[in-house]
Amino acid sequence: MASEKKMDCVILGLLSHESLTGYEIKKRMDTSLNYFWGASFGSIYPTLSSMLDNGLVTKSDDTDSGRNKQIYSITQKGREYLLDWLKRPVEKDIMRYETLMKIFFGNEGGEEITAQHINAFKTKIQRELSKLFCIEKILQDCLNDDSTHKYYLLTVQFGIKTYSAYLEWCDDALKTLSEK
Amino acid sequence: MASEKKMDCVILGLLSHESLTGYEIKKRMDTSLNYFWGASFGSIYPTLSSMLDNGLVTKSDDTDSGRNKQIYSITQKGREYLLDWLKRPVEKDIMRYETLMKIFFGNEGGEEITAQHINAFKTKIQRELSKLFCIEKILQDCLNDDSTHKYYLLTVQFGIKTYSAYLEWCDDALKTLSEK
DNA sequence: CTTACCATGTAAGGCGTTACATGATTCA
DNA sequence: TGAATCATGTAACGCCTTACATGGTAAG
Repeated sequence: MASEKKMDCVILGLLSHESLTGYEIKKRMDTSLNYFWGASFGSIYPTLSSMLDNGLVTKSDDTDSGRNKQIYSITQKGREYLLDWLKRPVEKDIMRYETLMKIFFGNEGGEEITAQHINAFKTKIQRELSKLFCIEKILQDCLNDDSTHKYYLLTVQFGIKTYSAYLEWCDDALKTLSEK
Repeated sequence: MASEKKMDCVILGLLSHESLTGYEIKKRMDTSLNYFWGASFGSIYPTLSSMLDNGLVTKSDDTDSGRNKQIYSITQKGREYLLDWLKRPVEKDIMRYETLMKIFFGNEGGEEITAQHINAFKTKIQRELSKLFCIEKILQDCLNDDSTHKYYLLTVQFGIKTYSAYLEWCDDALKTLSEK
């Protein structure tokens, strides 16, 4: 019943659209996927190796660039594996917000500390939100260039909706906090 | 730089309000904290043991109940440890939404599969949201009984705000999906 | 010429889950 | 009397991060 490792699936998902190096996969994780998924090199490279062994991807050396790049591409088997995962229902969505934990236990620290955490959260979210608005604009402009863009846009809009809600909550919460 | 384990802090936070058994701690995690944190028995009991060794909690046997309960209480040292953590800035808030990943890669599976995931998500969130509304009502009614309740209410309202935003997104997303 | 970025990988170890093991009590 | 819940714990193992280790290239 081994809680299936999702790393394979994220990587295959990225490769389903274009061939990439491990380094590029990491970059995608840190940008496009960053607010709902993440991964380190220490998990990306070993996963790529094992997927190569299992025939889910192929590897080709890129010597052109002068750099020693390993470019990975998805195979037919990999595409089937990905589709199979896509069809299955979601196992779990996880949220681990340390911020909320600090607020939940805020009574121990008091109002001021709690307000500081809310303000720090607000600042962080505002920054993220403006990034998302930029991405939304870019995606909307090239929506018809590629059928994947519609799906990317959906997740960006999810981020915009939720981050906007977070900001509303921050203001309400600061008000509630200061009330007697 | 050991990415500080938060399990201690959650447990200490719960114990800062009332003495509890490991089993009761698990229940709190599954109800009050469940939408922004989680833990299994396999992590709760060992953490309690190590905190006992470190003098952050004390243990007392409850023989009254007929059951063999181990009731844990926070110590002064534990309270200081908790406060110290509360004062420090948040390290990271993590979101790992498999649902969003399936949607991000939705182009590979197609519209119908994606719509199914959105609908399943919507149903789950609706259920969670109505639970949160109940809790909100209860907390509002006994807001002045205990100073901790204000903080609990803040997190519940966070949940309500974000889940409501999720639902709005679901409807928008289903519309966007079906559009050409 | 040196800083930032590109690029790949390994090793150790932390954290936490799942599954296993056990048994008492409550309630229908 | 059997199912659900209360109650505690361990063992194995999976997953992923951090830190380490190495070296090339682009740009200022």
